[in-house]
Amino acid sequence: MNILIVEDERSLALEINEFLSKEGFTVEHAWRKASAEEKIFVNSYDFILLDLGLPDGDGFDVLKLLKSFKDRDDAVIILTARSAVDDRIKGLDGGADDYLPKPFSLNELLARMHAIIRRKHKLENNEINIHGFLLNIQNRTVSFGNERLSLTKKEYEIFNYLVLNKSRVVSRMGLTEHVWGDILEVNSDSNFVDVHVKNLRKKLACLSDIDWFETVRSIGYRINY
Amino acid sequence: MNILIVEDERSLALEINEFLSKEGFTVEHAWRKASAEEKIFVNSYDFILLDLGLPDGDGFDVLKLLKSFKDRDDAVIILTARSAVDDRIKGLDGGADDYLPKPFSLNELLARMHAIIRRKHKLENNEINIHGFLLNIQNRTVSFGNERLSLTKKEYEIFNYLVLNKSRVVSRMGLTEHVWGDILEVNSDSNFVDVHVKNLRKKLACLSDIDWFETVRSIGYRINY
DNA sequence: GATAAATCTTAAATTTATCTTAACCCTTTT
DNA sequence: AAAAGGGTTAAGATAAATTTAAGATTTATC
Repeated sequence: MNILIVEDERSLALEINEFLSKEGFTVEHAWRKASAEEKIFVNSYDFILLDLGLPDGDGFDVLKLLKSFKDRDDAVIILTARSAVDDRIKGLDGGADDYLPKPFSLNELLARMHAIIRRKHKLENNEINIHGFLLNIQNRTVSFGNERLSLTKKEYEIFNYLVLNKSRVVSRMGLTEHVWGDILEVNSDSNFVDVHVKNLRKKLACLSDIDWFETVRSIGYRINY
Repeated sequence: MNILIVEDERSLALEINEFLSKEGFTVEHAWRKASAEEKIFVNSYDFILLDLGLPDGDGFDVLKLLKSFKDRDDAVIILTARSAVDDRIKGLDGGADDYLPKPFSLNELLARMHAIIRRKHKLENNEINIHGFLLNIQNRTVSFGNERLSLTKKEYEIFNYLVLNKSRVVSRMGLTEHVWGDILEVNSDSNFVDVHVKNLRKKLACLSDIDWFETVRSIGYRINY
């Protein structure tokens, strides 16, 4: 999952970055409104953590810009020091998914993010059961019966993305964007997606003989329900 | 579906090309106004992605040229540096179907393209229901009840094109142009269309005993409603 | 902070799927 | 009956996916 942190206070931004990276997210920064808008133009994100008080303008503009796009569902969490209740209403009215007043605990942030993921994918709890495999989006684990699969970061991200998009074809590009973040910075001539899928298949095959990933030739992969 | 990218900035053009190719489109380039006009004379496209600032002239001229033809419905998406609001109005007035300010996200582009397809064919969502077959233009799948057909790229493109033109006769030429793109680069003496239609018929016959493609002698094929 | 371990990326080799060609057959038209 | 168009088939060519292994990078451990 890839995150954009829009926050001018560097120490806070770096702290969030470090924390979320360790939780397995792919993180990008924007320190100013202008660069945030540029990034939003070029990429889409699973989460945008948006500070309202930016040096070169109001964070709401960034939210407005995002909402002016159709077919985008980047989740927005507003971070603000302003205690004003008005901001909260304004933010949520403006289409933000949640609102987190500073200072906040990083675990609180994480919990809210998971809540949003659950809401978006209509999950009752943090687990997805598919073919007897339990995917826990909070612990980032996959288990089958008593066995627990140990997946690497990339493997988990790929599996997770395919599961959340089950019965839809996921293109290599879409996968890349989701798992690696900024698409411009990866060499997409390479076949890293294929290699990871191959390794995943091997691991999953140990526990069950279902073939998980249907390859959709010349497009990508799909998990069938 | 075949796309013409009219864009002088090579790195951007190649990036779009790579992305759309991987999504299953057939892509051609024109780097200059002159070559764009030449290509438009010779071929028609499902989409023309048109940059306005070309080295040898104004992109609007290309749009005007296109609109001077009758019976053409190439969709045009204008790509331009974002500040020019006037361009947008001018572009949409000039008959463009959408307007995408640079920089943009490739997924946003894709979403807009799907939106245009839906609009053109008056689809409520990404699915077309025909004789109980569901054609999903986003996932590029065909399903019937619980069964899912796995079609190859060419088979899908052919089926898709015939479905979108149902109850109209589609010539081999038209099909070739749509599915293979640049018509000059394929050997049209060959019978590849017939072969693919034959294979499609066979696959579709497994699920239902309707004969899908009426053969219109010396012209091409037609799907009857 | 150095070393070891794990993971990620690259690239080439192999395998598999798909596409095209071309020959032959059957049907319709003149 | 001849000619033209379309259908069918299978084999060779091409394109794409899988597999492998080695080198690069990151992360963990002492």
